[in-house]
Amino acid sequence: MQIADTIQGVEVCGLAHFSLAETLDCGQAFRFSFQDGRWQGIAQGRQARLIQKEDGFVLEGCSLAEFERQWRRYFDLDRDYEAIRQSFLADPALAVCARYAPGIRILRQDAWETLVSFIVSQNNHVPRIKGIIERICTLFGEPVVGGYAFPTAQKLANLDEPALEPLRAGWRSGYILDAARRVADGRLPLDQIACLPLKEAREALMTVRGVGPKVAECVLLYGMGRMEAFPLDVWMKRAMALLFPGRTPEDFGPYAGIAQQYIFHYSRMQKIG
DNA sequence: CGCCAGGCTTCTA
DNA sequence: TAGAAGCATGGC
Repeated sequence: MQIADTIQGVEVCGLAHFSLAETLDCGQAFRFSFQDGRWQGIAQGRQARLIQKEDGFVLEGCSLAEFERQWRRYFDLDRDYEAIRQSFLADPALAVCARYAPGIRILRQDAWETLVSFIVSQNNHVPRIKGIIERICTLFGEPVVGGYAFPTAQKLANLDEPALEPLRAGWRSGYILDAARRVADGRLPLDQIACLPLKEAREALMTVRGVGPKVAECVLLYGMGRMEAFPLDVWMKRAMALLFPGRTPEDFGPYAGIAQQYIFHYSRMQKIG
């Protein structure tokens, strides 16, 4: 991987496979969109404008310092995805999925934002999930260049259900408030939970109302960098039954979560089941 | 215009 | 302890 500080911004190249489209639109993040030839979105209070290149991407208008401070970790650039992907090719069924969208990466998103996002995701369509999350930001987040940051837990913890009514989030509003209050008052220390053994971390997250096994697993994988986490939603359950009968998440090893993302994306695009 | 959505809680046997 | 209903809302 090479990193260059250019007039345009920071250019990252030399990546074996890296796809903004596959990474930003594979169901792990909800605040990025593609318009005018570039991906843009806001993460950790900063706007990113990204252009796909042959073997990497450009972060437009980004300084090297900001890249190092934030985006290098966000895009998980120091992990050797190609080596991990190659190891998946030994399994014929997994190879099909890993070859389908080889440019997928797991983003290392903010744990709090991920928690709320996947609470919102339950029994919901992606377009509506995106809409609710955007309303959370525009109504309660701080304005930043290019839009609004995701609001802090403290900010939401001071609200009540009537105040959340404009979100049109349905019964999930109560769940969001419970999560916010637990994070704000220290009952749910996300940065500490991120370091716990997987089982204990799951149990801690599931103390939040509306957080079950699936949402907890998504927070661990997308918001806590726990690559061994393996979310099982309806698509994954169908795919597992069909493509990997008898296999358990543990069978996929320490990077099971990355395998999961290949399988999930493949099964959604192919509409398995 | 119904159907159903990257589920979870609650209720029932 | 397993299985199903109910849940608020709105894309499609």
